[in-house]
Amino acid sequence: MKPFEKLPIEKQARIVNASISEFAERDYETASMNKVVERAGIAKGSLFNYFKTKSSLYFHIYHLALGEVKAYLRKVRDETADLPFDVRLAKIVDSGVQFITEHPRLARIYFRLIYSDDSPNRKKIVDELQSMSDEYLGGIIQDAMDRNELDAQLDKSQSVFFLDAVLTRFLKDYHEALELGDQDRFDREQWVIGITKLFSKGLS
Amino acid sequence: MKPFEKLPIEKQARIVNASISEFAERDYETASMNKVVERAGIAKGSLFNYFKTKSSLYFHIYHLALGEVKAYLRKVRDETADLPFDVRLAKIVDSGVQFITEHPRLARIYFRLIYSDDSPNRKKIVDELQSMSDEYLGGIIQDAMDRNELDAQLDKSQSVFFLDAVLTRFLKDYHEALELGDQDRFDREQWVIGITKLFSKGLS
DNA sequence: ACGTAATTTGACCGGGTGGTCAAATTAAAC
DNA sequence: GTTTAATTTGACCACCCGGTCAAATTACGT
Repeated sequence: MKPFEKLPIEKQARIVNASISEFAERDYETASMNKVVERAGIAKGSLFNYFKTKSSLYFHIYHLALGEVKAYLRKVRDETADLPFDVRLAKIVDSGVQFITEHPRLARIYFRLIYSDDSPNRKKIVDELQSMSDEYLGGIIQDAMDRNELDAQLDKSQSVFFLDAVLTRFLKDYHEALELGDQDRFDREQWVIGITKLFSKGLS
Repeated sequence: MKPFEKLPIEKQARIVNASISEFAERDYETASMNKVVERAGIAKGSLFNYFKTKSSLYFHIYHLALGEVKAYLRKVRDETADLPFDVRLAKIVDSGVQFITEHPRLARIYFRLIYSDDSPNRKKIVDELQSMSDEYLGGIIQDAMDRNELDAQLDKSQSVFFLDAVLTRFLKDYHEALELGDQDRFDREQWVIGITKLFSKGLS
């Protein structure tokens, strides 16, 4: 049993919480183990006893974040399995907005990972996320094609790309606005309508 | 006259080149003035004589990059002013690909600036880039609406957002593939067709 | 050729980094 | 209660950072 897991839950939580804050506020290289220790109220030696290196602590936090994201995605996919494409799309956007609202720090870590390049093992992780997204959005597009809601001749991987590009960018901007307390400029409904319309009918 | 401008062009070029490489390879916080000095083959004191601070050197480089980007964008806009929407879109993509191919390091600095948050004055710069993009893509969409190539009832700012999201994401992925020597997996023509089709007809 | 001003240099500064480890503290075993 | 094992601690290490500045070098006016 790893030393960290033997700790009382309350202490584990304090450390995880401190780490999330630190990795959310600064990028990987700039995030400081000294500051984590300070935030968590433990000694430096202890932290390095629980996690041998900075990058192993980062992975612990990253996997927590990824687990949360996956849970959200799975939930919305399963709950909407029988609904039409546009409704599913809307629910996915809603789910993303909800995740960001409830876990802004995890969202920050997630976006940082995707968009920056200083996280350790970045390429491996991004590939992993990419194939996750391919499978997830690909499945939803396939469902829609099977139901003749989308053109059966579609280039599926390209469609996934477009969907991913628009959804991710929307959520990133929403998240950024949230951090500035400016999220009111996003009329959620208006955006959901716009996004579904773009993918169903284009701009013409 | 600023000291840096008095330098022989060759020396200026060496310093600029070293700085571009350093800021392309590492993000702002991690980029090292010591390494710039080393790459450029000058003494540390000299560099700080030319640029009082790290951030002022960064701005010098950033403005160079931005100037190049703007020149490319202006060129393609003016050259395609009379062409239909889909052709313009294709040319813009081409131009972006060309820029990335010819200036991969500047492209890296540009993407880093957009997607990371440790550059000094990041918010101001991103706002500036945002309104540049709004004006640029907004103009192109407006032209297309005036010619009845796009729906006159379109929410323009939303359409700009979608266009920007897809184009930027495509170019970012292309750039990343280029750095891995993997750009052959992008069939440029296939992507240009896919993108224009998405925006003209959607996925159905 | 000389004196002065401008430029260049790199040792040096305070501060922060990830990581270590002997010593102190706490928990467990008997 | 005593001994042993596990955990916690923070001073300490080597290294790197952005930035400074007195001294050395170069350039220039006369």
